[in-house]
Amino acid sequence: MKRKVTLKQIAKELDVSISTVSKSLRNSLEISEDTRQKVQAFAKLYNYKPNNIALSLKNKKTKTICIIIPEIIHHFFATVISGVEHVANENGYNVLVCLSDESFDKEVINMEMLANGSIDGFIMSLSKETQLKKDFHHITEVINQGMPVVMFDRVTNEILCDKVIIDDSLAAFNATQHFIDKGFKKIALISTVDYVSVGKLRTEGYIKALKNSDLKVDENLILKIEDTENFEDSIANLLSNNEIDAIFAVNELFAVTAIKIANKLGKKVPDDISVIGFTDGIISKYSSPSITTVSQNGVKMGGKAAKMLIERLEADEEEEEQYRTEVIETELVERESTR
Amino acid sequence: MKRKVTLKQIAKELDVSISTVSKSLRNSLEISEDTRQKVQAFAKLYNYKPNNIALSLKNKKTKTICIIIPEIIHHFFATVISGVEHVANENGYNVLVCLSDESFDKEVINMEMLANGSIDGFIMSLSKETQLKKDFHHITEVINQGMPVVMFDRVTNEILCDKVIIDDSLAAFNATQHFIDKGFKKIALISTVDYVSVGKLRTEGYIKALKNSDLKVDENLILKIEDTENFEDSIANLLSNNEIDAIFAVNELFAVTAIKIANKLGKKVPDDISVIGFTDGIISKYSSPSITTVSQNGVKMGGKAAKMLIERLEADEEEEEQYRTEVIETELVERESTR
DNA sequence: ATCCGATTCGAAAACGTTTTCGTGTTGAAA
DNA sequence: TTTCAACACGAAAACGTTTTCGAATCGGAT
Repeated sequence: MKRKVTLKQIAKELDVSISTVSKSLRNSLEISEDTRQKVQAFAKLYNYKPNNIALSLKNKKTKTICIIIPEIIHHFFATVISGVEHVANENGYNVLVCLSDESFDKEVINMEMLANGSIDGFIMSLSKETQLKKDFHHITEVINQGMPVVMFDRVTNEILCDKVIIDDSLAAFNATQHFIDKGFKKIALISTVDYVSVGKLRTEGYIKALKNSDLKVDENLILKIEDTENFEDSIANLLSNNEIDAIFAVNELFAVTAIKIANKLGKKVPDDISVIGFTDGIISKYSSPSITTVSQNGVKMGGKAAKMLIERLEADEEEEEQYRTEVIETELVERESTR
Repeated sequence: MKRKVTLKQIAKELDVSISTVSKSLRNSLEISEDTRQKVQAFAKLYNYKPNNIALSLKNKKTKTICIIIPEIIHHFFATVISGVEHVANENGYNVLVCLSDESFDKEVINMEMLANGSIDGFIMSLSKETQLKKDFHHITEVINQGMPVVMFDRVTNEILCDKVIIDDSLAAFNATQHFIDKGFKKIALISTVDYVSVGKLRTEGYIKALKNSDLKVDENLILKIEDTENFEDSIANLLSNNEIDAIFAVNELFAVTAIKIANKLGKKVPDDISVIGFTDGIISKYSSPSITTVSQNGVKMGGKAAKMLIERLEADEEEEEQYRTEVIETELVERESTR
C-alpha cells in the first residue's frame, strides 16, 4: 500500500524546495526546463495528484454543490439529481446529496452542517414540514453568509434567491382545459393539502379552468389528501360518485391509485373515466393503461438549477445582484388513460 | 452579509491567542473558567462554527463517503442511496453521489478525481461497460492507496474488498421453482446479455431450477436482451410462442413490457400467462395487474454497505484485514401477475 | 527571601497547497 | 574588474484548525 505522495515528499526526494516542485508541475517559466522535466517525470512516476482538501482550503472553494431534497425515492427528484449531476460534472463540480425526509429539523441540520466551508452552494426543494412551518431562517442565514442558494419546484416567496419552477397553476389549468375541450362535465380533482405549495397551485389552476369555462366548482369533486392519510379509502369514496367522468390528479401516485380503484369499482379507464396525472414518471409510462400526464422535466429543471448556481458561483463577486426565476415548460403527454 | 468568523478573528477581538480560543471552545481545563466563558459567549454571539475543510485537512478525514452508481433514475439505485444516506447521516457522514452513466470512463474519472483526499471511502456498483471490459485498475489503485471500497449488487470477484450482494442465482432459482411448483411447464426467461453480472447469475439460477426438476432447458424460451436493443420487438417475438405459460423477467422493465405485449397479443395475465419480475420497485407495485416480484431490498443493501464502510473507516487502522461479503435476503412478493 | 508546584496562556508546528517576494548565481556589457 | 539584468530557485505567508510544549505568573511553603 503506497500512500498518496505530496509536494513535500517530492521536494525532499529531488532535493529541491516545495515551491520549485509546485511551480514545475504548473509549468512555470520561472523554473528551468531541466528541473521542470525532472520534477514532472518524478511526479508522474509516483502518480502525484494535488490534494483537493488543501486546495479547497487555500482557494476557499470546494467545487462541490449540495442538493437537498425531501425524498430520493421520488422519481421526479431522482431525475432532478440526474440533471444537476450532469451539469455539475461538466463544470468540474461534485454533488453532495442530502435528504430532508420531509423534516424541517433534518433540513436545518444539513444546511448548518454544510454551510461551514464544506460546499460552495445549495440547490434545494423545501420539505413539507418547512412549508408548513413557514420557517426559513436557516436559508436566510446561509444566504446572508454569502453562499448562493437555488430553489426548485417547492419554493417560497419569502426567500429571495434564484429559483427554477414550473408554472404549476398554468399546467393544471391546461390539463383541466383539455378535459373541458373534450366535453367532460364532471371533472374531479385529487390534490394534496394546501400547504404543499405545488398542490395549492395546481388546485388553483384547476379551479381557474373551470371558472373560465363557466363550470361549477363542486367541492364534492375535490379531494385534498393529507400526507399521513391512507388515501385509498378517500379516493374510493370520491369515486363512489358515479357522475364523475374525468379525474385530474396532482401526482402519479394519486393517478394510478385512482385508476386501480376505478377498476375495482367496475369503471373502465378511459372508457368510463378519463384520468390525467402530474409528473411524467415511471408509473405513468408503464402502468396499463399508461397514463396521460403533465410532464415536468426533472432533468431539465435540475440542469437549469445547477447552471444558475454555478454561474453565480463563478460570477465576478457580487456583480449581478439580480435574482432570477426560471420557468420550465410543461407539456401534456397523451397516453391511454384519456380518450 | 456577514462572512464566517474564524478563530483568528475571535482571538484578535478578545486580545488572546488563537490557541486560547480553540481550547476555550473545546472546554479545555487548561484555560481559566473566566476566559472560557468569555470566549464561548463571544463565539456564540458571532455564530462561530469551525471550518470543515480546515478540519479535514488537519485530521485527514473528510467525513464524506462517495457512492458511484450507474444510473440514478433506476428506482433500485435510488433506494440504495436512501439507505446509504441514512446510515451515513446517523454516523455523521455526508454522501457524495456520482453517476457513471454505465460508462467506464466516467467511473474512472470520478474515482480518480475523488481519491485525492476529497472523501474517505467509496461505495459502488459497477457500470455495464466496466463489467464488459473487465478493467478494474482504477479500483485496485484506490484500494492500494489505503482507501476502503465497498461494492454492492454489481460486483466482481477480481477485486478483493467488502461486498454487499443478493444471491441472484438463488433468488432466480426460487422464482423459477415457484413456477414449477405451481405446475407451469413452459417457463420463459427474459434476461440481459451475460456480461451484466446479475443477469448472468439470474440466468444460471433459472437454468439450475429447470434442470433440478428434470425440465428441458429450451433455448427458444430464453431471451437475452442487449443494452441498446429495442427490446419490445424481441419480446413480442418470444411471446409469439403460444406454448409459454410463465415468464420470469430479470427486471421490472422487462416484466411490465412483457405483460403489455402479452395483452396486445390477446393473452391475459395471469390467466393465460403468469409473470414474475425482479426488483421490487414502483412499476411492479403500481402497474395493473401488479407484478409478482423478487424483492431486492435496496434500502437495506445501501444501509449495510454504508455500515461496512464506516466500520472500516473507524477501525483501529488496518486492524481487521478480513474482507466480508454480506448477502441480503430476497423474498418473493406475490401479487396479481401470477396465479 | 527562596523555591516549587499549580495555573494559565502563547508560540509554533502540522495538514498540503499556491504565490509573492527576495536572493544568489551567472553571463555579458561597460 | 565592476555592474546589472536575466535566470533559477527558496523562504515564508496564507488558508483555519488542533495540539504539544514551553514559559510566565502567582501563591504558598520553607
